[in-house]
Amino acid sequence: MREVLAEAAFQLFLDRGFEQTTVDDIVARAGVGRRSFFRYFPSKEDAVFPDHERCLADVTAFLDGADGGDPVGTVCDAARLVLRMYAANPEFSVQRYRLTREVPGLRTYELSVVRRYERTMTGYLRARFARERDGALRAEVIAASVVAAHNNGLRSWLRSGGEGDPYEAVDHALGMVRGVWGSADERARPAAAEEDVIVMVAPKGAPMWQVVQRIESAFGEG
Amino acid sequence: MREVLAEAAFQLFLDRGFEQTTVDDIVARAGVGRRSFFRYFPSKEDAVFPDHERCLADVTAFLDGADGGDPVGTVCDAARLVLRMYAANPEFSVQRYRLTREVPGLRTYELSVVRRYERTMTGYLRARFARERDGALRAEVIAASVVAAHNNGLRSWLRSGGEGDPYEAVDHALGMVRGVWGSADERARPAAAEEDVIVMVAPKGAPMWQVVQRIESAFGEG
DNA sequence: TTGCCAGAGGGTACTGAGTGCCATAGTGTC
DNA sequence: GACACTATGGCACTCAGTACCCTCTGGCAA
Repeated sequence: MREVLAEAAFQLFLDRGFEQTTVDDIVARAGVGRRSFFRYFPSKEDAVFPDHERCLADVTAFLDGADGGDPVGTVCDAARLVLRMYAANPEFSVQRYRLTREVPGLRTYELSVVRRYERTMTGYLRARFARERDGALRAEVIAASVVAAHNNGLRSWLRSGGEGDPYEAVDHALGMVRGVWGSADERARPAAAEEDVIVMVAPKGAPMWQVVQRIESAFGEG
Repeated sequence: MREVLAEAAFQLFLDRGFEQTTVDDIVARAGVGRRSFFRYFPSKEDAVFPDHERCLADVTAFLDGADGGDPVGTVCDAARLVLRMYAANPEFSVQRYRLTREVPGLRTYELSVVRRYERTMTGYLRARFARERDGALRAEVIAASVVAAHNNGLRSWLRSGGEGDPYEAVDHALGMVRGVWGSADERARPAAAEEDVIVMVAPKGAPMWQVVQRIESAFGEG
């Protein structure tokens, strides 16, 4: 029933637009009563994002059961879980993206959905950083960065029409965040001794992000 | 008239709650016609954030007229502009914060407002990073980081009831973002020669953010 | 003065989202 | 057959938001 409603709603939204479609139109097309629509979707907007509720539960469960590895890497993996949902239905995701771009109400609604993912990640990171200086601040900034990076990669894939590998762009974007905020532990593949040191030389006027990139590649080379 | 309406609305929202207050209640209290309310506020939610429109214009103007200094520092200054608006009316800001916390609809609306600031910053940064590798990605991640840091500092001040200096917490939070993403140019006060080099030594397992902090302090000592 | 215009505000009626309440049909149990 | 329990439909209502038209006011020109 949820599926029937979501399908009917989405088709109508594509045909005549979101605002031009009333809930009565949707239930008429689905052949059900008006009251049933609101039983399955608390609002008209929800019918556009029928799978986020489950995905959010997945992300929450994933973070609840995560082990003690690099916190930033873990959150990036959680973001990949979201990407997986988009990648599971490329056509649908692309159409929804185009629809959402054009309807302010849907953009706002999507924002609130994304925010829930972000808050889940923030909660996880805050717990992991509980004992560290500025832990809560770092948790929020990192979660926001991960979400922004994920969305950047995701959108570039969606804009391309859902062709190719979505993980490529997203992993690249997340890699930048991990490089800046993640611990080095996970990145040095050949288990490096704790006492290894690295020496970096850079011109003093160099932008900090470039310095970080150099450090990252130095770490990577081992 | 805008002020009269906003004042009446806010008082009612505080008294009986946002959802329990109808637009008819507001216009009755303000002594004006119902139609007039929607002339000044496109939605009921807008009456809770009467000053953001102007503030957004300020931020946009500021970024449009910004000179060519450190882009991250410039965006942080833009964020301080937003903070200034909150700091101008501590009581109002604190009451609105508490109200917004409790009403999901207002939280969502606030998200969309914050997003507009973020997009303005992203646009500025994207232009500044246009010629650099991953410029658009960095622009989005940095803008998200700046907004997250600003909000972290702002909220801690609001939670404290608006006591003390709001800039303290926000500047500290923004400092973390500048430390990670900003160019070093602005930070090295005694104009450093371009050819100066800095050598950093750290255990290989050290978390990256700690490495960055060390670099930052090294830069700062000059 | 009269006629005209413009702009601010008020009033009315309408659409459509979302809710509460109750009725009804299907299903499994004792 | 009596009983619950759940899913669904139907009806009536509230209220945000919009379209349209009215009134009032002040100014300006002939």
